[in-house]
Amino acid sequence: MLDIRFVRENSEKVEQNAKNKGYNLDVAAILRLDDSRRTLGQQVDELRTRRNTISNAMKGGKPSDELVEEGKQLKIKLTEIEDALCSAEETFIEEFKKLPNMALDSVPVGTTEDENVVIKTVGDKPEFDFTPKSHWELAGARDWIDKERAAKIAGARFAYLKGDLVRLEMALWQYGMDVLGSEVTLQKIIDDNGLQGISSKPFTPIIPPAVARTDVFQATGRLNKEEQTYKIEDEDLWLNASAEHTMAPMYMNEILPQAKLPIRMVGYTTAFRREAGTYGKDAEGIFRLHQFNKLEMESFSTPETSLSEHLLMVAIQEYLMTQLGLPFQTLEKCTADIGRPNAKGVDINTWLPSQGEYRETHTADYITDYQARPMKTRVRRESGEVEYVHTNDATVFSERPLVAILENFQTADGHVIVPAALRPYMGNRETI
RNA sequence: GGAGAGAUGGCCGAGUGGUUGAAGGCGCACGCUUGGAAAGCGUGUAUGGCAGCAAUGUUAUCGCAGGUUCGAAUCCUGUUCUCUCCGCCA
Repeated sequence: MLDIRFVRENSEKVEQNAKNKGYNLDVAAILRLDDSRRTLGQQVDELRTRRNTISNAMKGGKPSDELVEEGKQLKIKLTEIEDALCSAEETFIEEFKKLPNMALDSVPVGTTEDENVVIKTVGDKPEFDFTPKSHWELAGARDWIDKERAAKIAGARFAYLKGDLVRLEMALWQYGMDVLGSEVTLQKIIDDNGLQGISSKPFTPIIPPAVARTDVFQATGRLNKEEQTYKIEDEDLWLNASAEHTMAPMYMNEILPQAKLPIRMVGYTTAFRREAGTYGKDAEGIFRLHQFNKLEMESFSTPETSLSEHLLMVAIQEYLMTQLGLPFQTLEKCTADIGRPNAKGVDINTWLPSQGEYRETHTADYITDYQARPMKTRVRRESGEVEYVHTNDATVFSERPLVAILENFQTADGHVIVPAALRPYMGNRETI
């Protein structure tokens, strides 16, 4: 959610920003809803003041008939206006929540993801002296992926991962946790990326719940019943589609002391996505499944450090991919692609030989206070003032980098060279 | 899953219908006292909305939602969570 006061004072900017993100919203209409709810609120306050006055006047016992009678009349009127206020509030919030977060001025304006801007290209695309296989051909030959039997059990877009592919995946989690848990490595990443001054506090490993209640999920702004989120029948619970969804609301309704910030977490969870509307797309292999595992960064910070926090997350992603030796591009996402809660967003796309293009493997979200406001996660500054924290999240690894490793590091005989960074977690094997 | 008990401010804890946003204590902040400290004393110490430049005023909040009442932290209903016992179980 935006700050209503900001919207009142910047209605044109807000409307233009929404337009840039692809939303057609009538901000003036939303402000009229705001006005009517405020007017009703003031009326309710006045009636309640009178009610309290009457109530206090009768405190000593022996209630007078006249006052009781006035109280009765007051109650009828109050109920009526309170009901009106309640529905005005509901209508307002529903519309108000549609307003997307303000994009930073530096975010390129665009209407589709094709207008995302490549800001960095790292690593060389592999050259093969044989015909490279797609990851599903390769994995099929090695019996690493079984989607046929998974379909029998759970339907399309599920998979059994098997054998060394599972080992490789586990290595990825271990490696990611080790990097994010090392203050020395973080300091090096900070120094190498000109982020000096930012904290080198390590990320705390987290295994969060994989489900969240409706109201919690809504507060994070991530509940998307139409396309993405699975509901658990007979329960007020939804399956998370990322560890972020259950880490972000961790400090809901809390005021954190400034000294605790930044709070950095690296969460591991299985993610579930309905992927409605993507039928036919990426149907082969494990690039797009209903269920996959993921390691995710999340941080809570003060407003003045949150942008550095975001840049650190991107730098960490680039470090990890560079260490693995995968060719990738870093993209500054345009207004159409960053999403409603974001003020800025970065994707990392990794080269997939089978597709002949860079495909999204990572994303990093800079959300400012847009998520913290509905979650009521605040910070008490050293000065004593209370304000909303800023939240950031970013992918460490999903299963997609496995796809990239398989395709980029395959050998002519159908094996895969294990990236040196992962070998310590693979019994020092050089190939699988 | 069954039975019982409970949920009050940063913490402990009083409060079963009427100046209770909430006693008392702890903690914290400032001041006094002191050579300095401790102790002692005094003052202050929640969050959101609305109005206001501000001081401030007003309103809401005693797990959450609804109800009864002129008036609810207090009564009723539902719900969530915690604890104890039983059952089951990785």
